[in-house]
Formats: sequence, C-alpha cells, structure tokens
Amino acid sequence: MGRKQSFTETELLDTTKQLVLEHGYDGFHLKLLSQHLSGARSTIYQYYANKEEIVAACMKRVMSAVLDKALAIDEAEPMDALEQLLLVYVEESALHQLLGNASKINTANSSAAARDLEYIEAGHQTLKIQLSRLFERAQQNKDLRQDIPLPVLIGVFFNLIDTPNMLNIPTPAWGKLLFQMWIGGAKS
Amino acid sequence: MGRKQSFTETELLDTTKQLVLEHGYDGFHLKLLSQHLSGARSTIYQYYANKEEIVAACMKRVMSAVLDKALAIDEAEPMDALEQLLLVYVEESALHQLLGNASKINTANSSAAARDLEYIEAGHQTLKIQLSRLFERAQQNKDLRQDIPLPVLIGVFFNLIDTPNMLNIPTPAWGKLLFQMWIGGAKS
Amino acid sequence: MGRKQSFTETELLDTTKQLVLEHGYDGFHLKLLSQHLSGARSTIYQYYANKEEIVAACMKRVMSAVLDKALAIDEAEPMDALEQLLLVYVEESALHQLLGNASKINTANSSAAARDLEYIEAGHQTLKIQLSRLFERAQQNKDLRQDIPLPVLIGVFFNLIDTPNMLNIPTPAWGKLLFQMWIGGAKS
Amino acid sequence: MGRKQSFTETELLDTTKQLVLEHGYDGFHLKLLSQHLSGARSTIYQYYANKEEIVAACMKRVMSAVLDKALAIDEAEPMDALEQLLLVYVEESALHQLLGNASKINTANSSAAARDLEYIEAGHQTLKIQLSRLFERAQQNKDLRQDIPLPVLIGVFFNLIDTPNMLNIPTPAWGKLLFQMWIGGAKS
DNA sequence: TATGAATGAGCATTCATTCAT
DNA sequence: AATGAATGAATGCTCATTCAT
Repeated sequence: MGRKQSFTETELLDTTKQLVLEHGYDGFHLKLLSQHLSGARSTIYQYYANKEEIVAACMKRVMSAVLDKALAIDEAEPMDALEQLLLVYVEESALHQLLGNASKINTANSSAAARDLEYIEAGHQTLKIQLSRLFERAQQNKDLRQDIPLPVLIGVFFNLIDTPNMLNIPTPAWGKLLFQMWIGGAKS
Repeated sequence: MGRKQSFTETELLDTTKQLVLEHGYDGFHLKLLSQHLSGARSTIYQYYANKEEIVAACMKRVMSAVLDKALAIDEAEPMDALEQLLLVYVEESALHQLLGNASKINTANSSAAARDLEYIEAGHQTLKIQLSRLFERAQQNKDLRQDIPLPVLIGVFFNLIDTPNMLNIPTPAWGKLLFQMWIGGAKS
Repeated sequence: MGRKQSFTETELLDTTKQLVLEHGYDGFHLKLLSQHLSGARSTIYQYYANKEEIVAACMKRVMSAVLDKALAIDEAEPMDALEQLLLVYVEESALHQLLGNASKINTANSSAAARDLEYIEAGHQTLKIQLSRLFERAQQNKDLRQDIPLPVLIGVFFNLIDTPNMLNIPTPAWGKLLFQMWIGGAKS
Repeated sequence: MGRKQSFTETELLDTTKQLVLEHGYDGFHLKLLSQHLSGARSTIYQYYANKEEIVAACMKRVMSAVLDKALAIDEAEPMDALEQLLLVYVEESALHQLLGNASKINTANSSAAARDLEYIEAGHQTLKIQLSRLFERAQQNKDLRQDIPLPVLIGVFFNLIDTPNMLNIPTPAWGKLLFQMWIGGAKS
C-alpha cells in the first residue's frame, strides 16, 4: 500500500459544493479547495483532471440526489405532490444556485465535464416535465387560478426556493410556509 | 482641447453593469470590459483608479436611480404603494443582483470604493425602512394575512423580483402580474 | 518528496542583495531577479509573497549579520573597538547602502515586511547606541579632539564606510587605512 | 502669440534635480515631474524628447555650474585651494549624488542625452585632473602625509562631501569643519 | 503652443496544471 | 498514491510616449 488516503472523493465534492455556493464559480479556486481539505492541491488531480470536471461532478451529484427524491414523490394528489416537491427543492436549494453557474463551465477541455453537464441537462428536463405534469393536472382539477398563465405560476413557484429563510425556521415548516404563501397569497 | 474620448463614463458604467450581471464580480475583468468598449484597457484608468472603484461606482449609480424612483412613490395607500414599489424593483432588478456582489469588493485599496459602498449601504437601509413602513401600515389596515410572520411576507415579496420573465411580458404588466400572484396566491 | 528546488532561499537573498545594490530599490524588478536565478519568475512567490517582503528579508539578514559581528566586539578599549567596528562596517558596507532604500518599502501590503523593517529599525538603534557609547568613552579618555562636535565626528566616521576602495586594497588593510586617516587626518 | 508659457525650462530642470535626488533615477517619473510643475505632462515634450534627455540635461547643467566654480578657484596655495574646492563640492553636493545615476541613463534612444553625458564625462575628467594637480602640489609642499597613498587621500577627501550635516551647520562653516576633520583627524 | 486623452509595453501577482521525487 | 515545487498564461495596474484638438 502507498500513502494513506488524504481525503475522499465525497469530501472533495462536499467541500466543492459549499465553496461554489459561497464564492460562485469564478471565485472558486483549487487553492481554496485544497485549503479546506486535508491534503495537497496537486492531490486533487488524482480524482479529477481539471477544475471544470470537479464542478460538473459536484453538480451532477446534487442533481442526482434531487432526482431521486423528486421522482419518489407520490403524484396521486397533484397539490400534495407539489407541496412535497417544494420541500424537496427547498431542502436541496443548492441545486438551483449551483446550476446558475453551469453555463460558465467550459467543456471544451473536458469530455467528462461535458458528459456530466448533459446528464444535468437531462435531469433538468425530467424535473421540468414532472413539474409541468403536476401543474397541468392541478389546473384540470381546478386547484389553480386560470387567469394567470401556467408558466408564470411555475416560475413563481420555482423562484420561491431561493427566498432567504431569515427567521431560520426549520426546513419542513419553512417549506410548508412557502407553500401556504404561494397557494393563498399575502392578502388577508 | 485634447483628443476626443473614445468612450464616455456612462458607457463604461452601463457596460460594467451588464457584464457584472452576466459574469458575476469574480468573472468581471477589465480586459472583458475593454473588449466591450471602443478603447484600450489602460484607458479605463482615466476614469477609475481600479477595478473596485468601477464596480462600486456602477452599483452606486444603480442604487441612486432606484432610490429616486422608490422615494417618489405616493405612500398614501400602502397596498398601492407596494404594487408600485414592486414595479420599480422589477424594472431595476439589476440592483438586487448587483448588490449580491457588494461584499466581494475589497475596499482596502480604495477609499472611493469605500465611500460608494457606504452610500449603497445607507440606501439599502432607506429602502428597507420604506418597505417595513409600508408593510406595517398594510398590516394595520388588515390588508395582509396575520398568520404569516411579517419578515416572511417581506422576504417572499422581495424575492419575487428575481422571477424570470420567460414569456417576455412587458415590464409594467409583468409587475402587475407578480403583484397579483403575491396578493392572491395560486389557488383558484 | 516533491521536485528539487531550482534555487535556494539563500541564493534568492544573495541575488537580491546584489541587484538592489546595483539598481536601487526602484530599479529592482522580479523579472530581473528571476533572470539572475535558475527558475521562473513565478517560482519566487514560493518563498515570499511579494517584492516588499523579499527586499525586507534581504535587509534583515544583512542587519542580523552586522549585529552579530558588531556586538561581538570587545569594547574594553574604545578606540580599538572603534577600529574593529569600522572594519565590520566596511566589510558589510552593503548594509549602509541597502538601508538607504528602507523607506521606500511600502509595508501596507505586507505584515511580514513590516515586521522585518521593525527588526531593522531596532538593530539600527542598537548600533547607534553602541557607537555613541564608544565615542563618549573615547572622548572621556581624551582620545578625541574636543573642538569638533561629537555628532560631526560620528558622522564623518560613519561616512568613511562608503569611500570607494579604488586601489582594491584587501579589506582588513583598507579598514585600517581608513581608520588611520580618520584618526590622524591628511596633514603631514 | 499662442498659449501662455506654462513653465520655463529652468523650472523644469530645477524640479528634475530635486526629484531625482529625492527619488533616485528609477523613482523619477514624468508624472511626478508634471505634478510638481504648473502644466500638463505632455507639455514636457515641448522641451525634451524623452526622460533620458531631461535627466541628462539636468546633470549637465549641474556639472557646468560646478565646473564654473571649481575652475574659478585661485590655485596659488594648494591647501587653500583644496579647502575652497571642498566648499564648492559641498555646496553642490547634488552633483556627486546625481552622477551616481548617470550610468542608468540609456543613451540608445537619444543622441542629445549621449552628447550631454559625454560633456559630463569630460567635466568629470577636468575636475579629477584639477584635484590631482592640487593634491600633487600639496604633497610636494609636504603638506600631506606620505604614508597614505594619494588615491586614498583623494578618495576620502571626495567622500567627505556626502557626510550628512545633521546639525544643520551653515554651509561655509560646514565646509570648513569637514576640511578641518580631513586635515587634522579625529584624535586630540 | 499647450494639453487632455489614448495606448502599448512592462512589471506584480495569482492560479491551474504539470513534473519529478 | 501523495505531494512539494515549477511554471506559463492571464490579469491588474503604471508609465513613457504619441495623438489630435
């Protein structure tokens, strides 16, 4: 056996996630990353060939987790499903923020990164389809107002995710609260 | 006397605004900026002493515009005022996004940037106070539901600004629509 | 582990000393430095964070060497001690010339440079005190003429150091010669 | 007539002299120069084609002044002449310091600068010859000790010029004092 | 003539990536 | 396998010099 393992791939991706969220894609450096890990900067290249691949892999993993959770939702009752879905998105709000950086990844250098981004794009589509499916069914059930275009309803729903939880309400309650607001509006 | 300017300060700040929104603070380079202007990179230093000052001045100008518009609103009817305010924020949604970068500006190098950031911070406070004032009055008027904490109502209101307008609805109508959604909710 | 160093820290500081003496602080560039070393310019940053730190560290090292030698002198006989001290200063005449540049170092960027400069300043004081002590004792012993103010005697003594040794007399003899001149004057 | 004269050539050279002494050749910038004059930076190019020419012209002017004064000295009595000469050098101690920078001037760009430097070099020779002449005559007169090589006597004499006048003694008295020290030495 | 503005060359510094131990 | 060290490319910024009014 060679040297002891300095850090695991999971640690690497977890740290990457945290740092990209904190500093943005352009503010994310491998030097920064290595400072938050237990090994040397050059060791990172044992796992990934370049910066792009790291971030792409990180995004892919987050997407994968969201897909798992989102597709496990029981869609019998559309409105219930939407509430559960909102909770999933709020729990994994990193996804939305991370993906904002996806377009900055230069895939020219790296086919692995390109593949990951394709996976992410496909996942994105899957989620969109699920969301549209639920919204359409909810609308057919007359659960949603008709005077506002569906894409706007969806957009507002989706945008809720990033609302800062300044009172630090526990995530499940926070998800419920946002759903309430979205459903019932602000008016008394 | 002297040569004709190759670009104006306004062009410089407009371009900066666009590029910071597009690339984020860390992705914003003076090389990039000069490529979107008609002159050389070094010419930029005729206007501002360093990168920090450019971005700070850009933010200050946007803040100033928003303050002008926001403080001109007639606050007689709180709910009407909030609708108008939302429109202002949507029109100037750049403010919100730009200001997310404010903390990255290193003011150690530049007192001018520090001064601009103070102005921005003061403006931020002014806007917050206006918003709280209107919300409190609306709540006293029983215009807002009481079962949701005020900070959450405010947070959701404010977060609406960033909802992507994917149908490209004209801004005034878009503002109205968002306000409707916020007021009445999604349920039929 | 890791690659072999392309140059040592000692080589770096020695070269810096030579180049600062040759070109002055403002004429000293890292490009110049790297051209006199075996590695690339950016490798220098493995040792020191910036130009200021390099020069400050260089000065500190020279000061340290001079302090070691100067404080090792037996001060029993003031005039003998002064002769030895002059020899030390002549041997290390770089100190005097290097320190002329100390005020140009901008310590705002670098706490390490600031610390080194403080060390240098303290060493300076130590040397000054030693010199004053010896001169005062010499004067009490009536070894020095009284018609010339002590600071002038000291100033001239100190200034001797920079006399160019155009005949390339070996350093010990050169120091002795200067001391003779200083003591006895030029008149026959 | 065109615009009013913004600054004279004399002001330009005086300011240059002061700034080169203060900052050294490499620390001397045209921007700095223009900040100490009443006109714009580009106006400097009405007088001189480049930085090298400015500094060379400045040096030449100082050399010319020194030559005038030095060659006007009555050489009848060598020791008296040397005392007067030392006073001249002390009065014009800038010459010595300025000329330390002469080697840094790149004459490749400028024939005018090259011509000025030649003048300076010739003046240097003239002064050296005068000095040697006086020293030799003084030695023949047995006014100088024989046990120290003439070049050393000359070198020490010349080096006296740069002794810092920390008590701010008026120049004529300061010159006399230095001469006394040089003649009689420090011993009581 | 005087000058405000433009600019390219040059240096400081950072960082992703490669090397060699 | 892990890593310390090397490095070139990229960017921030300055300054001498030129341009055009």
